[in-house]
Amino acid sequence: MGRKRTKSGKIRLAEVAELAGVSPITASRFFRNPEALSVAKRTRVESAAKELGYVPNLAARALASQRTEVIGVLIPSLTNNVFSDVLRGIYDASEGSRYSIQLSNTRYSILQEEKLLRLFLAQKPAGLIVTGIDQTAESRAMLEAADCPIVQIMEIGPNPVDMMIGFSHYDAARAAVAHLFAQGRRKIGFVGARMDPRVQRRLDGYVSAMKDAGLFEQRLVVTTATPTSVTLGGALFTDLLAREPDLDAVFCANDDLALGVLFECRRREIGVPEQIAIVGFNDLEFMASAVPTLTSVRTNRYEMGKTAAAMLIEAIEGRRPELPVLDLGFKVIERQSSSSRPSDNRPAVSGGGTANKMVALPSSHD
Amino acid sequence: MGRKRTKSGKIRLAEVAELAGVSPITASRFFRNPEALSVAKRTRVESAAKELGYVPNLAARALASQRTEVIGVLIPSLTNNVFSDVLRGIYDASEGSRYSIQLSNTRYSILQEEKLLRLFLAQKPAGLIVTGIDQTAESRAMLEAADCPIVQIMEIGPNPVDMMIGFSHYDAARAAVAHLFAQGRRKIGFVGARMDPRVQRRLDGYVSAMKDAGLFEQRLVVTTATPTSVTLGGALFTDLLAREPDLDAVFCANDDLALGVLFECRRREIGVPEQIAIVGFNDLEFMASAVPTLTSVRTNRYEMGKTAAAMLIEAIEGRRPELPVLDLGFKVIERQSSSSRPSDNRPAVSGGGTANKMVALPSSHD
DNA sequence: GTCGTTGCTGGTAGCGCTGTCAACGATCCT
DNA sequence: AGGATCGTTGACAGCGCTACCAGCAACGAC
Repeated sequence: MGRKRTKSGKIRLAEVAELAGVSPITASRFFRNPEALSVAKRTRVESAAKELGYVPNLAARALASQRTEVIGVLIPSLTNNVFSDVLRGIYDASEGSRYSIQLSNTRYSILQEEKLLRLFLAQKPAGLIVTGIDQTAESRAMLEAADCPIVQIMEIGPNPVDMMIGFSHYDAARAAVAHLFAQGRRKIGFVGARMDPRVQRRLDGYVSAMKDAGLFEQRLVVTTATPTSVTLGGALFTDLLAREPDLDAVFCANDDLALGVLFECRRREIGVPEQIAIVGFNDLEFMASAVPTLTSVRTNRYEMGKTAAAMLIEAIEGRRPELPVLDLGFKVIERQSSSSRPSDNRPAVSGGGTANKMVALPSSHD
Repeated sequence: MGRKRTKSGKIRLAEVAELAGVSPITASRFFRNPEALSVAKRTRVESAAKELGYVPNLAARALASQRTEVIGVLIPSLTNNVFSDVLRGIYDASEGSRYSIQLSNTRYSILQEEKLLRLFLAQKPAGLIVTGIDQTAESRAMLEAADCPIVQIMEIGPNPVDMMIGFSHYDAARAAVAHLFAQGRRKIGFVGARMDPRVQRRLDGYVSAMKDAGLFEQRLVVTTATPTSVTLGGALFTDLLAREPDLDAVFCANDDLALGVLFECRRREIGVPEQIAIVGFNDLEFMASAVPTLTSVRTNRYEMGKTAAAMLIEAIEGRRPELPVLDLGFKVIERQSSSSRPSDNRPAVSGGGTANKMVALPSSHD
């Protein structure tokens, strides 16, 4: 435990500097801004660091520089497949950068989000990624006062706190319903679970499209606050069918529900799409291999996460993006479950259905 | 920018101490070990901290105390549902504790794992959770030299580095095959993807069970290094069927593959379970609502993550668990897809199938 | 040739907190 | 009653790094 000069075998910046024959501060600069060093010293420090196996002490760095290299990420759920894709994108983009990801789960509670936000902000993160646009007033104020870049993900809307990347759930839902109209469906039910703000906006989109066509009826909508699941999809569909036996299509707020509806149809020997068409949301992998293959609205989740983190890192380093709001769009992927030609076997994804479209919308949907 | 004594409005421990009328070190102790303070000072510091809205500076704390309050978690995949359940458990257990989770993705590469481990260890984490028991020799050495508690999760095996929590994939696979034997199946195929060490051990279990029954044939095994997916399940099953048209059952290394096999059967109009029985692995939520419902091997993923983190935190705080190795077991959940009585509609989970069992095994499976 | 400019380097002084150890009063024991 | 013990408190000295600013050489402009 001889701790006077050499310390307990630990390699500090001072050791690297000594070996390289420079001052500690110069060695420090090598890691912070190598361009500022002369080439000679740069290589000397570099090889000294490598030789000693130097690893910087992040705590000391954070303390001295008064900022951390942590990107805080607030998402509402770890279970939801949708977020695991987004997260993967975020982690991929952060890899190789100096920033590390600090993840927290709001459990779909904006109060919990506010609490976590306060916690995060106190640690002076380098940047923040938050989900959605529905924060408490308090959260909103904290975000606006934060002196770090912030990206809101998952959806776009007016008044971004800083940057924003996502798509319009409202428009996506309208497009899904329009697709069903194009297939000649009229009595289109809506099945939704959890009813977080984004699902709510999908419902809003559905309602508006139905109203536009003069086909909206309240009893066509079945929702619950319960977390989503395949089983729940079957249960909600059962309810829906009891209310409206003449149903000819179901728009599901996500793919798990859609799969549940498909299984329930099979259980009841209801023909899909002959009797009932099914459209899901997110286009998870299994949708393309279900029997029949399931139509869904594709969203670019991985790309969203990756781009969000990349934008954030750029902004942290002072290179703000030209466009603070990015609309990643969506695409209705028409498959057998909603085809008007039931026996149609053409490739699902690239099928040129009339409703296939990739839109790039303005930030708000009015 | 007046930074001489009061600093830029920041609340430091010194401010709290001053307001409370104690020395900074006493205030510090309040957060570290409140029991050591007299009740009077404790309440004084507490109210002072609350009044000022004091938030400790973690960087300073880490620097001064030479340790962090970070739990490092190394998992091989963020996409896999299995890990999202485990992660949820880990995050749930860490919530409310002083520890924060630092997650890294090894992408199923033990070299990447080694690299990340080195990175983590350099930051002196409070504890570490690593996936599986197959580390490089170098990683193993680092783990053993680490001066923090470590939990290996997902499976159990001999020679734990420190603590270990999981179950025997080998035994679980044997149980699944035994269940199929009990249903009168003989030509049982194996379908596996990714073939990480745990899937490999499931294969080993399958092979040994088949050999024990004198039924093993190499052509019954179809595997690929490709990441798993529902679609892949269908494709691998197609291969399997081409090699062995008389197949009467398929044991899938995971549930996604099983779902793919189910869809493929439907596509080919193969009766499940009349012609072919299907058994999956993990018992994801959708297995119970598929048509027919799908038999699977239930694993306690959420509990595994939660217990792992809880054990780790206990160990960090000096309370080592009585048993360093915890076997969470598994359970074959018999459902319609593997029933010998195809039209059987009894509840899937609690069905008293002969192969239903919850085992608690010794740490290794020899 | 002198002056200012630029580019690079180093010294000083903390960042906010906690480990160590000494000091203090109160309680306990003989 | 005196000393030992315990529980509680505070002073001091950094933890390893970087912000700030000064210094110095090399260079170009006049």
